[in-house]
Parts: sequence; C-alpha cells; structure tokens
Amino acid sequence: MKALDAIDRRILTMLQANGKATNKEIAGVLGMSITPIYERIKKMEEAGYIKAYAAVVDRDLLGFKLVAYCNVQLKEHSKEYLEQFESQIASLEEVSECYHIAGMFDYLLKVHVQDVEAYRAFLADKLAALDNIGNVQSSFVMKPVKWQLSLPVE
Amino acid sequence: MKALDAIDRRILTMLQANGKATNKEIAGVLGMSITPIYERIKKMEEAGYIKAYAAVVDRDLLGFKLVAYCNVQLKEHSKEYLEQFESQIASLEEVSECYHIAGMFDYLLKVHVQDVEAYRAFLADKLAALDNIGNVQSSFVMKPVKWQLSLPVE
DNA sequence: TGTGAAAGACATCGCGA
DNA sequence: TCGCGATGTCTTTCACA
Repeated sequence: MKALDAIDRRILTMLQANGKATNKEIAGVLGMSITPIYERIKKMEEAGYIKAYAAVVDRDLLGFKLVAYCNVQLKEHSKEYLEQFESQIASLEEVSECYHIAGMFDYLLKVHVQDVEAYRAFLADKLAALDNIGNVQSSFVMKPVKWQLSLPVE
Repeated sequence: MKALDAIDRRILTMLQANGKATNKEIAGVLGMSITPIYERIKKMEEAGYIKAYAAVVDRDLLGFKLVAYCNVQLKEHSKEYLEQFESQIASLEEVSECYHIAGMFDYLLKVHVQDVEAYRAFLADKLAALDNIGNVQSSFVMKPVKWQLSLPVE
C-alpha cells in the first residue's frame, strides 16, 4: 500500500476517536459516498495501519485503583538475561506495558493493581522473585492529567 | 448497575481483544443467545464500564519512530502552578499521556514524535518554554516488550 | 478512484416464558 | 433474565462512470 493521503488520515482520526463510527457517518463528514470509505478502511486494515479495534474499559470502575510505573535496573545485561527477564515479565498479568528503555534504567513497566497492598505483593512475590533484579524505583499515579489512545495522524 | 458477574467479565475480555466482535460471535462463544449479550453490553456502556471503542493504529507505520517517557520536576508546587502546567501539557499534541505522580518526580509524560530531532525540538521549544520547569529526565523506548490495552478483568 | 443500488448480516426492540 | 422473531440499519459487493 502506498503512503496515506489526507483522506485516509482523516478517517484514521475518526476511527481512533470512535472505533464504531459507521462508514456512513464517516462518508457524511468527509462528503463522500460509502464505498470509498469502506475500501480505504479495508486497505488500511490489511496494510497494518489499523492494528485492531478495542473496547476501552474504565480502570477505576473495574477496581484497578492503583497504577504504577516501575523502573527496573538489572544486574546482568547479557543477551540471555535480557531475554529471560522479558519473557518472565510478559507473563505477569499485572504488567500491561513493558519497554526496554535507554536512560537511567533498563526497563519501564506499567503495572495495574487493586491497591497498595497488591502492589507490595507484586513487588515482593513476583518482581523480586525474578533473578537478576537490581534496582527498582516506582512512581505511583495520583491523577491522570491526560490520556489518549490516539495519535495525531493528520 | 450492580457489580459485574462472570458473564459480563467474559464479554469485556472479548471486547477488549476485539471491539468489533459481534453479539452473535460473543453469544456463540458463551453459549447464549444474542439478546442478553446485547443488553449486558448496553448496560456496561451506560454504566461507564466501557468508556469507548477505538481503532488501534500502528505507531511505527505512521512515522512515530520515537516514544519517550519524560519525568518532570517543577520548581513551584502551588495549586495555581500545578493547574497551569497541567492545562499547558494537555494541549501539546506530542503528549499522549500525562500523570501526576508520587515518587522522585512530579509528572510523567509519554511523548510520541517522529525522531530524535523532533524530540529535541519538543523539549527545547515546547517543554522548556513553559515556566516553572525544573528538572527533566527522559527515557527512550528502544523496544516494546509488552503492550496491551486490556486489563485482566476475569 | 468515485457513485449508486442490491443482497446479506447485524443491531435493535417487542413479546413471551 | 433469557430466548425468539420482526424491522431498520449497516456492511459488503457489483456494475458503471
């Protein structure tokens, strides 16, 4: 697929804001008929520009009262150790995101738990249970100031 | 709305994985008919358990080659300064997430930009242009190890 | 590429158990 | 609360400009 044009990008913006927007709605806003909208979306899905559609749930209502970002420094940095750590971390359900980062730490984890006690249990029983964990520094989210899934594609 | 039961949670799991899953598909998996699925989803939408539906786009394909987490320490911490910083940050399109955190810094920003130069420009022209910015420490994402939007609701 | 129309699938809403 | 059936809407495809 070629690069996206302005129309594709406007469609993406609308779908990021509302994944259930109908082709008809989009066509109406863009002043086009339904078919080209349908075909453009299909192509962007096939080309991977649109990776998925998802329902966004409310963390608080579902009882995940505590979100923490957890910076981790490993002791050993050989390839085997990194791969081992990554596969172990990926299997922890509390960890929704994990990045290998460049900076003062090796990995950054985003952790969702019910409360502070659950976070303590996560650190003590799961994270610290892994070999090779060096320094760990946690930041607790007190207030989300901004959260948007969408990227400014236009 | 009362608390979610096991069926609601299974529905949420499916919708988090695929926001376009049809009621028919879900009904089939859960061994129920379409109507109760439809009504349960409707109730979860109205009660706010489901906040939105969104298309998930591919950052890399769209040219956002650099993701950075940026820890910010402010100089002044009076209410007015915090509110001013938050409203200014929220208007920056590079910032997809911003949290007021407890820990070694005051705020954590997630920043999406095209490349390192764009990040430098963001820091120099936008972030540093704000009053009241003290210490700033950035971590660059080298490799996403795990990324999931969904929460383990079951 | 885009438009318009037609067929099929789905969401939505009564009614009954 | 759930299951079934009717209706309107959307998706999907096809012929054509």
